[in-house]
Amino acid sequence: MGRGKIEIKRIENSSNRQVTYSKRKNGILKKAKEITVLCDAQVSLIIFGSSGKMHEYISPSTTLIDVLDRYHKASGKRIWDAKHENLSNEIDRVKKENDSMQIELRHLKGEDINSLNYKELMALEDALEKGLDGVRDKKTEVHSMFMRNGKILEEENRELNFLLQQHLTPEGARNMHGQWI
Amino acid sequence: MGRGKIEIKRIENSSNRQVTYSKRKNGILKKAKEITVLCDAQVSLIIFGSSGKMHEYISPSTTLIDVLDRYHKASGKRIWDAKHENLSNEIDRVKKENDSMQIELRHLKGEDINSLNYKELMALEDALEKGLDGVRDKKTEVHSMFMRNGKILEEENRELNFLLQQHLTPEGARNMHGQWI
DNA sequence: AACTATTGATAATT
DNA sequence: TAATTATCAATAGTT
Repeated sequence: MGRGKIEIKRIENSSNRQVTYSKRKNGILKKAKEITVLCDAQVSLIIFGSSGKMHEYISPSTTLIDVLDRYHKASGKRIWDAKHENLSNEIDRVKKENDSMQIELRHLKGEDINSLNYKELMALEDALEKGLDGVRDKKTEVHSMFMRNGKILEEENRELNFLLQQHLTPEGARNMHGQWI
Repeated sequence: MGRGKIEIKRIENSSNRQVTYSKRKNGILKKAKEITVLCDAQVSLIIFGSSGKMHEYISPSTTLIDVLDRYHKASGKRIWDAKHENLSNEIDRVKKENDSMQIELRHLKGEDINSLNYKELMALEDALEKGLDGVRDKKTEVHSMFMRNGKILEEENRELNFLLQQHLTPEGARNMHGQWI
């Protein structure tokens, strides 16, 4: 339905894709509303475009929660339990990640290193030396940048002083006096 | 789009309504699949006809739970109960903690330090020096402990040699010969 | 359920 | 980006 037939495959041109998304999204939302009215249907429609923006339609005679409850009853798929399990798993995963980072951090700060063997201590020392080298290099860089800026400021200062001296010749001084005080 | 224009209002004839429902339901499902493929969209579509039969389409790149999570985040509307929300909040909290540790770790390794100012670099240097001192102390400690153990072993060795020498007196040697060979 | 006349949706164009 | 329009797709009424 358009100026030409199209294959149903991902539209590679991102701007065309966005335009088509917008048109078809409106089309589906309209269809959802129509079937709701025409046929007494209850529809829950949630769409995320690749931009991440969400669009939704829920038939006015119901709610999303109600649809999900009915979904549960009709499909047997447990949404709430599954959600709970997912969350628990993710918490476990993230907390483990957290713990190991915590330990690594403490080690790098020289804490809790009693349990480390000589080889591990050497590796840690290497890592710290490398980090220290990097930080000292950057520090030097920042410092010299600062000094350079300082030099530039000094030069500007000298120049301004020079200009000021010029203005402070007797006639210049009188002129400025009249303007500024 | 049919033999005649229709008003969008409830179809009173129940059998016509059922037929139209079936046709349009297929149409919407098709459209949902198409926008998913064409536009990289993620769609969750659940339809209940007046007979109560359910039909659904979830884009294969996602899950209903994922869509509902994103729905929750995008709309702010509560879907999950308070218990789930607590878990979600904890995940967010732990993830944030994770991120900041990640950053700290990278900094200690001398990575991503371009954005730091001189004062921060000095603090980082201090922390690294402190850590390095700790690690080196511990390394020395472990090393000397190893040496001490070595000494102890040496002493034990000497003692064993001494005992062995005793056994290697002629009578002892003969005795051992009989026992060990 | 299959068929088609017709409307509706939309791809390409402006 | 939004409007237009030629064309294709969906479907209402029919068989």
